[in-house]
Amino acid sequence: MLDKVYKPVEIEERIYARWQQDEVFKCGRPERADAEPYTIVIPPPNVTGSLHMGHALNNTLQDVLCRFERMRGRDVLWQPGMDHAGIATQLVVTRQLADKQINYRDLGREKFIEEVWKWKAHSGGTIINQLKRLGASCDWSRERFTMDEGLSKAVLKVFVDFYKEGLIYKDKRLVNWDPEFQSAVSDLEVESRDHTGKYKWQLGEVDKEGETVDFNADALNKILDRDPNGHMYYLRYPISGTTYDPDAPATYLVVGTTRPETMLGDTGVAIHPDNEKLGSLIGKQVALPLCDRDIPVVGDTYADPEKGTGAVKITPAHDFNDWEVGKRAGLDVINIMDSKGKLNENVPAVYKGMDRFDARKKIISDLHALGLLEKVEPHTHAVPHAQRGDAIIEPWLTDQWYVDAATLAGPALEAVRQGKTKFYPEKYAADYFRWLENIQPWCISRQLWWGHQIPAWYGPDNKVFVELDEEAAQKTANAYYGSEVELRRDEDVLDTWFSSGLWAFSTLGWPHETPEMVKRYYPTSCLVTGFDIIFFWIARMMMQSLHFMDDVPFRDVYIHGLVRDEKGRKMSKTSGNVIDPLDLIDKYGADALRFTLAALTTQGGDVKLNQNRVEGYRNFATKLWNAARFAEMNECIIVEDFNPKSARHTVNRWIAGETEQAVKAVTTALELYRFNDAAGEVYEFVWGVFCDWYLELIKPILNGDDAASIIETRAMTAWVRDEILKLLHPFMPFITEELWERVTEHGPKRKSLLALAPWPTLSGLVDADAAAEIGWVIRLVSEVRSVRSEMNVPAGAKITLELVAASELDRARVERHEETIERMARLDRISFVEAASTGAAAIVFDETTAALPLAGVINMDAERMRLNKEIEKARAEITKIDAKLSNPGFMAKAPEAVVEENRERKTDFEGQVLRFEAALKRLEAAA
RNA sequence: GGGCGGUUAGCUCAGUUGGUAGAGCAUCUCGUUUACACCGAGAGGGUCGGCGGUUCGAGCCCGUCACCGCCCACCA
Repeated sequence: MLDKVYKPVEIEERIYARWQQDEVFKCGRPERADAEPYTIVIPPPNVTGSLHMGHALNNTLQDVLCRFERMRGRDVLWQPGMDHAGIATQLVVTRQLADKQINYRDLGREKFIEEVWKWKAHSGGTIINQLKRLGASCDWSRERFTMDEGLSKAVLKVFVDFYKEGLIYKDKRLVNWDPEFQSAVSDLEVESRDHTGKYKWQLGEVDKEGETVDFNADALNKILDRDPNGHMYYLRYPISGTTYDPDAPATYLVVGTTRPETMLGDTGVAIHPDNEKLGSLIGKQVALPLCDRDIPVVGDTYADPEKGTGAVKITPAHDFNDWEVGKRAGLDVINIMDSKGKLNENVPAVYKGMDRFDARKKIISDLHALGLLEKVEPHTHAVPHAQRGDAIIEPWLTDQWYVDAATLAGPALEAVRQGKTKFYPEKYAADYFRWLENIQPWCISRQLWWGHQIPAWYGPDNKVFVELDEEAAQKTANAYYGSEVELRRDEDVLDTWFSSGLWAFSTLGWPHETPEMVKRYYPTSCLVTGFDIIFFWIARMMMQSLHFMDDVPFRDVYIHGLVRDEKGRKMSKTSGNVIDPLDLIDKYGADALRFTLAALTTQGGDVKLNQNRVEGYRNFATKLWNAARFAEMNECIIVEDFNPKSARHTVNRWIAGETEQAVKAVTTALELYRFNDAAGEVYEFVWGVFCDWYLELIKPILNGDDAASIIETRAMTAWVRDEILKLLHPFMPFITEELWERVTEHGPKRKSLLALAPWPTLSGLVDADAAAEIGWVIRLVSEVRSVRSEMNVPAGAKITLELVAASELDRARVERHEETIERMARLDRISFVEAASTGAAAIVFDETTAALPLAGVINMDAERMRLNKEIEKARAEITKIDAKLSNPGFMAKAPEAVVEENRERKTDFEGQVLRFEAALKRLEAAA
């Protein structure tokens, strides 16, 4: 006998162990050798990670799909694994070492990497266990890691092949440099943040007393200490060959900058060729203050005459736009910083070694001392920050490896345009297009230790040899130089996304092992992920996969939203609004959490997680549990080969049809990735149809003495319950599996695992007559209940229902369901009358008129008000319909079906009004 | 600056080709009916952001405005 309440914690662990033991999640099960494969690769979580709500959502949706397709008979491979997450992981381990007073750089590369592996072995599996608690049905026997030997081989091969095809190259250009990590990062890893300053000062500004307001270096320093950004500084560059005179504007040129320290690297000033005011300066030279050199004034359309002063200082080595201008104008490039963001030897000695922001202060103050600082103004502008680590990014000139992304983007764009890969929701394809159409070379080298080291070796003259391994490189190099030479390996590692971009096929064993795996499970069926990694991951997978596999990595891409808190805020540690999915699992069970996430997942929408929603679905699980308990108590045992079509009792024919409709609705919704619809359909069917009506409707049958009906109803109840368990399994795998097994205990032997049971496919069960009849019974019961409640009839009071001038049909219906109606509406009997008793409360619906004689109970005034309200409501509807039907335009242009529908509704409401009015008249007569 | 999305019941949100506005939670009333109080029955609650247009008919289509959110670009 089932307990009254479902207790998830006691059951989930045991059920999961069973699934694993029985290898339910394994792909390529022998009995499915001929089945169509269905593949999903998990978006590999970082090894550093622990399960957060985003993972819970992401993996719930994948699991729903995988379980659904597995039940539909597909050979499902849900490929799990983890990502080595270069920067994130290196950071974690570096910090751990720092806690032990160890500087990772002192440790050396090899030792450090050993430490990372140790750490990975120790705690890297945390998230995997957490995914299991969620119920994820991954094929864990195939778990992969991006740094595994096999996957690493794939990475090397891709790099080498790309290189040999000219799609990877080394280049010296500006990159986004993170001075804290001392590594390059890609454009995508840079996040702009607005900074707004407060300081304002102007040279020569005079106060009321007519004295010059002093430059307040202290105030400026204070502000700069808090936030070195957010100001625009206007600097005067004296024109060469003149003597600077603060009062003679012809002797200087004013440039504005938010980064004064870069002026030490200026190699020119740009002015728009058509600039009327300043154009004459083009071709002249200005004396760069603080530095002993002259720089040219060049004409370039980049300098917008309307912006700033119209003249732009050009620092090609420290600004992406300036880099381009410098290239066009042939300006020198002076790199003034080292990898830590400190000024290097290319600046005057007094600044050398200073941090970039300290230098900014000193330069401002020095320029002021020379009278060359014209003004400082607060200026809101975006400052690039490293997404990880928060450092302010410095555009810096270095040698890095690049992927020719523009070339690879072509096929990736084409594949989506041709529908070979489809986005759900479709709108995300637009983001994908926009980004790929404007794609820049992808900087893939990182100056880190943790990751795939670039397979490039340098000869004595720095000639590069790219090969799969050192041996091959050595061989090539020896041949090239004609003698044995010493090679030096490139120290850099690859961007993490370079390896995750191969995930869809590297996990299958490409290129070396098991080509049959690749052939069978590639392309994958669907990728489920968040919009935040469309560029990072989806686009790169498309580019890399198409190039090497000659086919798209996935047919469908399902993009889900972000999980936010109930107020719509992003969950973050700093806001303290993070909800730990494991806490929710502990409290409500994995099934409740999963169902909540699925039910809240609308196409394109974020998921605002409200705890009481989870509680509600926990209650739903209990409801299901108790429905099964009811079935158990009533000996509703599975009858083998039970055919729902054979049902004779109306209630049973009705529920069979309802079941078919629910099955179809859920199936369709899942096929369209409409998770909320699927969850909503099954919820409504289980609670609103099966529990609220069917189980109540059959109680009199089960307690009656018609043996044939009892047998049929028990079998039907067991059958519907099982269909429900199947429908619900993708969403709530634990409770459904548990019930399935418990139910089997009492029934005939059958395949014990619901996880492998066939998904229902039903047809031909919808019986219009049964639906009409039970619909009528439900309406009758509902109407009686409603009137009882409104008339304040005590729940315990059994009253009589009078059916007024009942039709043959209604009489027959009452006869068939009398006991049920009486029970559900709490009636002592139902009588057929020609006219309602005096002082009875009227019930009117469809063609039926009924009455509840409530003499003595009924409040005449209340009943009068109720009837008048009903009449008013019906009349309002009639007025609305009349307006339509009397509108010539409507009559002429609306489809006949719509017109007819309105006519019918009007007749219906008119009948209601007449009957309510009659009831009102009787009431008045009785008074 | 460019683009995308949102604005529907107190709250969180559905609403699939234009044709009777929905759910969950919350609220109120009633209930110890033998599956379930993590329950049952009933009820109240919306000028679908504003304005204009198309249409016989608009929550839905078009234009416009307001507010909110996100993405991209932007360091003179």
